[in-house]
Amino acid sequence: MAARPPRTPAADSVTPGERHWTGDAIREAFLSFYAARDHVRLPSASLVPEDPTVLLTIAGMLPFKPVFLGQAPRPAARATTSQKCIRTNDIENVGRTARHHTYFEMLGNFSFGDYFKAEAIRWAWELSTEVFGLDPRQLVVSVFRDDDEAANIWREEIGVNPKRIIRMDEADNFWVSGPTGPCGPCSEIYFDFQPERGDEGLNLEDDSRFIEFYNLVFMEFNRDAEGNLTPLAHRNIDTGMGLERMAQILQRVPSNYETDLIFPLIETAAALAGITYDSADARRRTSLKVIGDHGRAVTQLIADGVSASNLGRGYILRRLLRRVVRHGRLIGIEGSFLPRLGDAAITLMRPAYPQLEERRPAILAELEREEERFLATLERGERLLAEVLASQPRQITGAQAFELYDTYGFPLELTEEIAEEHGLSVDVAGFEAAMEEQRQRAKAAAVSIDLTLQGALAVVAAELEGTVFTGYDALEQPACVVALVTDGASREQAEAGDSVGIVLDSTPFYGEGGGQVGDRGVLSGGSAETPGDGLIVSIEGVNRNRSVFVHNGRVERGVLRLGDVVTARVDRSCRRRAQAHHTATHLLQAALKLVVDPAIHQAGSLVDFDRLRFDFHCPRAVTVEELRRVEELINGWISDAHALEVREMALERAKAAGAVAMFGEKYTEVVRVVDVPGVSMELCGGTHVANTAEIGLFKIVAESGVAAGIRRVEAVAGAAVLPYLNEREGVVKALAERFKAQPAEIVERVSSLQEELKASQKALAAAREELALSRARALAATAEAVTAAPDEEPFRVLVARLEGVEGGALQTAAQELAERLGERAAVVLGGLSDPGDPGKVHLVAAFGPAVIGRGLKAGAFIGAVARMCGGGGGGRPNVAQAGGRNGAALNDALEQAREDLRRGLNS
RNA sequence: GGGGAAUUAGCUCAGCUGGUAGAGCGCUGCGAUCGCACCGCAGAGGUCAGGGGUUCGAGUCCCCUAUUCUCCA
Repeated sequence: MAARPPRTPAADSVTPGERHWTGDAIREAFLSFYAARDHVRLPSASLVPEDPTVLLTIAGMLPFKPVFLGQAPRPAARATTSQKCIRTNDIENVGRTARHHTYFEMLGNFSFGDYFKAEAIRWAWELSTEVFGLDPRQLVVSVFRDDDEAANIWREEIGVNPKRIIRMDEADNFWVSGPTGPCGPCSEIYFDFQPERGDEGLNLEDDSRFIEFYNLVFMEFNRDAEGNLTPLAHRNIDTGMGLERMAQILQRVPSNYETDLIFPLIETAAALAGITYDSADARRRTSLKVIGDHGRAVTQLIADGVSASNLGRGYILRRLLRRVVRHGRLIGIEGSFLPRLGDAAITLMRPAYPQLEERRPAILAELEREEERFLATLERGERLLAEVLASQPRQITGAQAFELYDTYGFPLELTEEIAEEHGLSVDVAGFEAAMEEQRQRAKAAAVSIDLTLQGALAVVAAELEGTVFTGYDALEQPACVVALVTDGASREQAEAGDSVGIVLDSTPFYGEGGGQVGDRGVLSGGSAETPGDGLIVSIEGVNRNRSVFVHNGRVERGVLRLGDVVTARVDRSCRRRAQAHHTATHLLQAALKLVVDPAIHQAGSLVDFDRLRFDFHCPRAVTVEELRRVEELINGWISDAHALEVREMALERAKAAGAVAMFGEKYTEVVRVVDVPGVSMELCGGTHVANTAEIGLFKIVAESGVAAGIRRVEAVAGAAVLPYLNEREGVVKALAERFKAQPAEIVERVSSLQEELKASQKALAAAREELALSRARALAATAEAVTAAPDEEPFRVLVARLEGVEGGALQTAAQELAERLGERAAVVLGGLSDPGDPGKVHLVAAFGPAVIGRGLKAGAFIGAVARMCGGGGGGRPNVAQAGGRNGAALNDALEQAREDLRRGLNS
């Protein structure tokens, strides 16, 4: 990018020939600095965290949180990472300040019970001053108020000027992971853009002068529920250096946005809008910055397998995408541009994140799809707003603006903009009030669930060693009972009839995971050599709690005690069926990639005993023809009898070999690779057949959509195919019998029956109406003349029964009669719609204009008649319908109606 | 997790406070034209998402379910 003048007079400290630091170079320098100090260099974890209670990776240490909390083994004594992070809590500030981002990278070095304050401080200083070449006179450090130890190290060992060591309170320099748990003081390093202002009264909050770029957390205490601090047995170091901030400092630009980590995206967006960043006004600059920031965020989110949706992280992605589109419009970009922005983002970040390149087609497709969707939303909103404006209101109310926003996703700013074009204002205060109300509602509903609740099993599991799993090779083996849980509490023994959770030291039972269900089987007393007391425990399923396998079972006979040695035996037939489905799932993924789209990847999977379910990212439905080809391909592979090769290898090697990994899944360094040579290679911990021939047959049962952009294929394989076919055959047989047809003829028979039915229904309706009309015409002659005065033209009153006519036809008849009889006609028809059922009375009245002029209204009139038949009704003054339940009263009611008409018309 | 909205002809949508389901585009046929586009006339096409309820009567009101959209967390 072009060199930009620094905002501050720091330029005088630049020495000629000084190294130019690109963002990539800064990252590399950090990681290799710590790698040279025995840190294991780990790749950035996914933005989608393993912890299901956390929406996104919001900090560099998040992937290590379970390690710090003692819930997971440490990956190494020391580690260093560059972690991608997403934060959206103060999204409104993005682009308005120099440093707020939704997407950023956190460089970090970590010590898990290894080195502590002295090394952390020394290395941080060395890295900052010697590697990055920052002038010590331009650095300021902060320490926690009570942390004399850290202050001493800075002063004595490093030699920092005491005036440039600032003590801070808990709010700024004491780190906690939650109300309880590990915590400790921090120490931060700040860069001073204006060292010439001296050392007196330094205010680190002044971010026009200072920027914090390195935070060192010294985790040394555990805080209990009462707030007491006790020293930790293993003290940890957790640090974070904001990559964008360091780039801002080293590249001497006024904000993070002008570093080479983001600026190329801003330039891309500006070019698309036909403007330049330098000449843009403040509002457009802000929009450009938002696009630059969000462009990185959305690209990385999609690459990590997030797809836009209306909940959870999918919703965060959607919101970011829509903000990009909106700001694009604000700076004058017309038409679709997200794919081009995404393309630039991939190219920009590709050097550090090669997987972006692999996912390029999927990322661009998602961007395009989502942009299109948002444009449709905007169009709909504009239409609705136009309707509101058409009523020429004095202003747009808060409720109206909120409805547009809340229900139809139409942004407030756009409502304001369009209203302004019509010379109207929007009640923003009312809008905010409605929004606040909605927030309160959501909050009130949220407290009802308690995320901190942990079951007894989780507590037990946390204290145990991991279970050794032997089930890849063995289906039966002796094992020792190391824990028992019934009714949520740890027990010494369980008796016949008890439902119990059992942990064994080792087990052949597969624990539910990776989509595959847990094994079923039996634990029996004793071993082959020493038969027990007839103990039998049936196992219905096995869950995994971290690496501890919990067998859920029921004691059928005997007594199960802690410490017992039992024989654990997996149900072979169930296991075989699960294995067939699991291998078939791998074949399915491979086949879908070949037939439908190479970009297809898994979004979820279920491997059960009687079926398999595979969810995958795919923007459209898979066609029937494609499904047929997928089936053929898979059955071909099955009959080719491929022998599976399962081996363990280093993650990097597996990836290099082309093994399919799940996005967002975190893998250990050594992974298990399931290889169907030439067909499919996946990282997988599940159990599989030894040879594809064992699967026997594969049959797709259903294809459907689960969510926008996600499709689901359900299938059966192996032994599970037979029951499926039998069930289907049963249906066909029953149909064949009922239709007295050969199975192959059923479809034709049904459709011809349908046509016949439709035709005869139509004919019947037409005939009925025709009949009703002709009977009605015959009735016309029976109309009675009612005269009010001798010299006046008489009214024509017709009251009659007309049976077997549906409401609609009856009304047609009455209207036609009324028309024939002229504008002085009053027609009332009534009858049973079904002559055999006195419970369904239909009544119709049709009055000519002159009758209405006499104050008689068909609606009210027919209502009164219907009430005599136990019903009610109404309609318009000229024509009305009614009904009742009491057919026996119909004649009297009609007679009454005739009387009423006479009286009403001759007065 | 909690709100709001939508679902009507192949497509885009009307359908006001319950009273025989409509429009535009598309489709088919006929007319007009040397032929096409345009145009004129006629026609086909709907268990109003599914289920339950209220009512004499429900596309319309109420409840449940499904799908989609959307906001909040």
